[in-house]
Amino acid sequence: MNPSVYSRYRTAFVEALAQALGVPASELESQVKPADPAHGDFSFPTFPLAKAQKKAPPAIAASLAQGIKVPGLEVVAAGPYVNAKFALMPFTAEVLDTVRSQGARYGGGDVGAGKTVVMDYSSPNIAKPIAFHHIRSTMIGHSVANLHRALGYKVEGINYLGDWGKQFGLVAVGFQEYGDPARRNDMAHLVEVYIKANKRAEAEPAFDERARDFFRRMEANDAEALALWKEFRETSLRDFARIYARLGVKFEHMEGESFYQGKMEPVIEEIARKPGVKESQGATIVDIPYAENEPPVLLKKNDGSTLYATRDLAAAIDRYERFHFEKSLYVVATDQALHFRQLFRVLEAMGREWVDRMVHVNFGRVHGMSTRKGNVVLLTDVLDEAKARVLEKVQENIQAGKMQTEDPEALAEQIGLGAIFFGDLKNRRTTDYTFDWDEVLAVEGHTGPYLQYAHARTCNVLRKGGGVPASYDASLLTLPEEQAVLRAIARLPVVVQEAAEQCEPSFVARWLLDLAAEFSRYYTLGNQDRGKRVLVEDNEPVKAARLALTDATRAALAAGLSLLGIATPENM
RNA sequence: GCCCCCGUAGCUCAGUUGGAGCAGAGCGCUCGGUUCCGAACCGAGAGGCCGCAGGUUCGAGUCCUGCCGGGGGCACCA
Repeated sequence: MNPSVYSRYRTAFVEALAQALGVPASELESQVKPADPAHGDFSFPTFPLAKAQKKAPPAIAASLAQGIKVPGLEVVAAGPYVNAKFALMPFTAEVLDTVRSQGARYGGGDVGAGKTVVMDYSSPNIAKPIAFHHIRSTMIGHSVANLHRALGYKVEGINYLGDWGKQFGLVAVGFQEYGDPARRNDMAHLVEVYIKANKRAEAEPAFDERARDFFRRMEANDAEALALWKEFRETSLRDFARIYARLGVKFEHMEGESFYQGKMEPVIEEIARKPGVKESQGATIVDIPYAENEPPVLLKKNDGSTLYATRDLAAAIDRYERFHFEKSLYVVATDQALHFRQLFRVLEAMGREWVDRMVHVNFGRVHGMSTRKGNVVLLTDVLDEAKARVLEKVQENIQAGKMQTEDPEALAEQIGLGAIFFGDLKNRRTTDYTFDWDEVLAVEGHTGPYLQYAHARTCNVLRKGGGVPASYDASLLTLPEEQAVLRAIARLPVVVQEAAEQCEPSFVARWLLDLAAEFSRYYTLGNQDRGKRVLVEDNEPVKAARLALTDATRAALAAGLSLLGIATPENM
């Protein structure tokens, strides 16, 4: 795939500057910045050259600008800066052609072709409810996976279920105490049991010991314990499947921690030969001598059973051997930063040089919720509430004759989920937030529905305008507002690449807001001035060009929303 | 005690390879825009010494140091 229109011009400008200055282009690559729109599209500050050339920056800029000619760019000096601006043509035609030919794939690329990225995301614990905060790992992971796929990577998404460990012992012994055998396949009941058992274990060491003992039996292949585990696990998975279907999230692999049962000994034996591994208070630990001020890593408890660090170690090695990944991403809350630092250090100590391909894609907490205290807000409840609130508005609009839909419920679901997904992805992933119903369910202002609405508007205009004519003259798109929309569209490929590199869906979210805002501004011009409408009367050539711009906006919005996992209804 | 993160408008947040978008957006508040491409929209206004104090630099919200304030993590949970 060719580089994007935007980056092609940028590269041409950088190379022209480099040639004029007689330096390698790589030296200037980071110096060329986006410009103030009033001045152009790219800017090059000449301050750093002042000392060497012993000239004032404005003088340098003036002489430099004179010697630079790049087809399709207008290069001018403005004070100490050399600015470059897209000429109306061929830029306008190139952007529209590119979007038109790539359609839903617009924004993607091929830098990941032939490469595999392994992703560990969502990863809920079985026999625990899917609470609202689980949306974070699930949707950030889903979006980061989409971003990588768009760039040609093969993504191996793994839902690393928490299906092994002491917490399962808690459910099991809790069920012996509080469980109703008739409801053994009822997820809600298992959750109640878990909450009770967890509370009791905190207050009563003997009860906690029973839970630990149950888990030890599981690791010892006790048939009875494993049968119960398997049954409860199936119940959880059935429950999870429903919610993933609703979220539109799929995984290449549903393999949990239990997958590594019986596969840890070789790893433990290998690392046992490394320095720092020893017995301490009955447990097996690795006390890495090269990690400063950090606690040792526990590989085995004093009763011989394993811990999650042991399983993560085995999993990391297994995943490399299976997939030979270019990157291995762990979309896990920032609380576990120490765990991953330790995990990576142990792998490094074991001589796995590929450890530098592993990244903890951390994210901030959702405050105001706690599984242990039992006052958890369930994800399905939030989704239901969002849908219910949106449905009212949908019904209103239908009655007012503003829109039509065959299935108001399905539409409300798409919009409600759009609001929630966007709310979770719009900010930098490391930002914490506090759960608040009104904030999570907000649908006005720059929210998910705002973007969906902008998209629906483009669809509506195209419908009324009869679609994009086979040919049009792009040079007729001379309004500043039209050019602003076009420039926003042109940036998507750059944004996608950056978002994938940094595992930041928020970059795409912010870009969507920019594009939707530019389009909305442009669209609203038509309220006052009929001559500025897309469907302008008595001027077929201009109308054709504007329909092409509207269609490109539609495609770009749809591409961006899809990357975030947000639906794109054509009517709302 | 040790380690990590954060402090930008009343609220929630962008601004993270230092460069004229670095002072912004949404919400809330005041005002205005629809007989006509759908107002889940658009425009205008009020509102911030970018936690504080130093430093580096031609240039700092952005980098460094200290202080203050908030959050998270730290051996048999994950």
